[in-house]
Amino acid sequence: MYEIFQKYLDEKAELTQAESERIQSFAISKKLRKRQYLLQEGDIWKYDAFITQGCVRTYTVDEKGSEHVNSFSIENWWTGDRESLMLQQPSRFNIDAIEDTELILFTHENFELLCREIPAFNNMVNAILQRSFIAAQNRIQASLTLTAEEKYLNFINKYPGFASRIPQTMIASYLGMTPETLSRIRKQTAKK
Amino acid sequence: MYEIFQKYLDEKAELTQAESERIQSFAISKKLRKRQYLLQEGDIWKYDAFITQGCVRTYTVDEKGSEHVNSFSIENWWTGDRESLMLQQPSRFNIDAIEDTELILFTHENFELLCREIPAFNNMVNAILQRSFIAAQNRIQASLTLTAEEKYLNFINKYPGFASRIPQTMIASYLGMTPETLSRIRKQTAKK
DNA sequence: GTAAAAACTTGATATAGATCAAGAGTTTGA
DNA sequence: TCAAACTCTTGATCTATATCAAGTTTTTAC
Repeated sequence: MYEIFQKYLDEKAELTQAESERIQSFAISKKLRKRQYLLQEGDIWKYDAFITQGCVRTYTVDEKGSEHVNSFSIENWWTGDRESLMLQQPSRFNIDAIEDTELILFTHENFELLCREIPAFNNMVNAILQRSFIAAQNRIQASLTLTAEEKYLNFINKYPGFASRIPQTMIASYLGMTPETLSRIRKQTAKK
Repeated sequence: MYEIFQKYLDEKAELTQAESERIQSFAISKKLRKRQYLLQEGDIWKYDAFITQGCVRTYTVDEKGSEHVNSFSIENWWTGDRESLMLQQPSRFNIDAIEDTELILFTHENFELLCREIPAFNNMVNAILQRSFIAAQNRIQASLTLTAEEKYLNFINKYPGFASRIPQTMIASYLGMTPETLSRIRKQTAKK
């Protein structure tokens, strides 16, 4: 399980043997069964979390009890609530497992220590953050400019493979539409 | 004009005199008249840009010719297209001045050099990126969960002062609604 | 293996917000 | 300083998507 993270590190950063071992020394393994929570609304998030296997979703629940999916994260991605982590305030989000999931956690103190100690690690982390920001910008742009159908086509184009492992209800929520609308769109586009 | 940026730096990072001077040595001043472009779609963005005075908007134009405002940036904020900068690809965005505007530019090579040379500067830049990412997440969340009226109230609450200096048409576009809808919302909420 | 729960589909109807249109204010620049 | 060009408002109508409802299929858990 740790090998998956090690492989990711080797691809993304040039690390010495000693640095790799230093990183591994702080890694905490965690397993989640399907539907199990990684974070619940109101808790303060304290980790940097990397997924080695499986899939989680980050979502909020509004006053009416409806869920709004903010993001999906699968193996080789990071997850967590950066706002709660950075400001040390109770999270507005829930994160739970869509499939049985395996993660590597670092407490944020340890993670920051690694960033300070290992420049290559720090650079990697910054590059990831840049890409996350760009992805968020693109999502905003899509939500402003695309129709429901275009949003769906854009999604399956950008994240092929997701559609088959994530329930449609959740994808609909992520795209900002109802499950019924997504169902109808899928029927239409299948025809073409 | 540079003093505004210097003050910003002093607040956000602990810099030695020498470091401050090093940063200043790379700064390029730029003025934009209202409606003048900082970046046009198709160009590759090559700077890190800080606004010392004024206001710019970042937007796309779709096939029908409609503009979609992605963001506003005012004095003491940064602007630019991070995707174009990072991937060195033609930008999908336009950036132009809503008011006469003054900026400090750094070519990205110089900016990266400063990040490498000055750890405190690098940390500041990362902190800004983190905050930008959190803001983007919050905007996505708002677009998924709020009604048109709630989006507007959320906007004026979060950015008081913006409403008075930015034309309503542009605010409507930023919020993902038509100017007519925003006009009606303003009329309604004024009553209450 | 099977009953209960969850996920998906389909149809009928409702609605928030878009579009179209036209008039009133406001800003801009020669 | 005044005409042209924006910007905002208001009304009438339209439409994409939501909501409600009921049936079917798939998954889950004992």
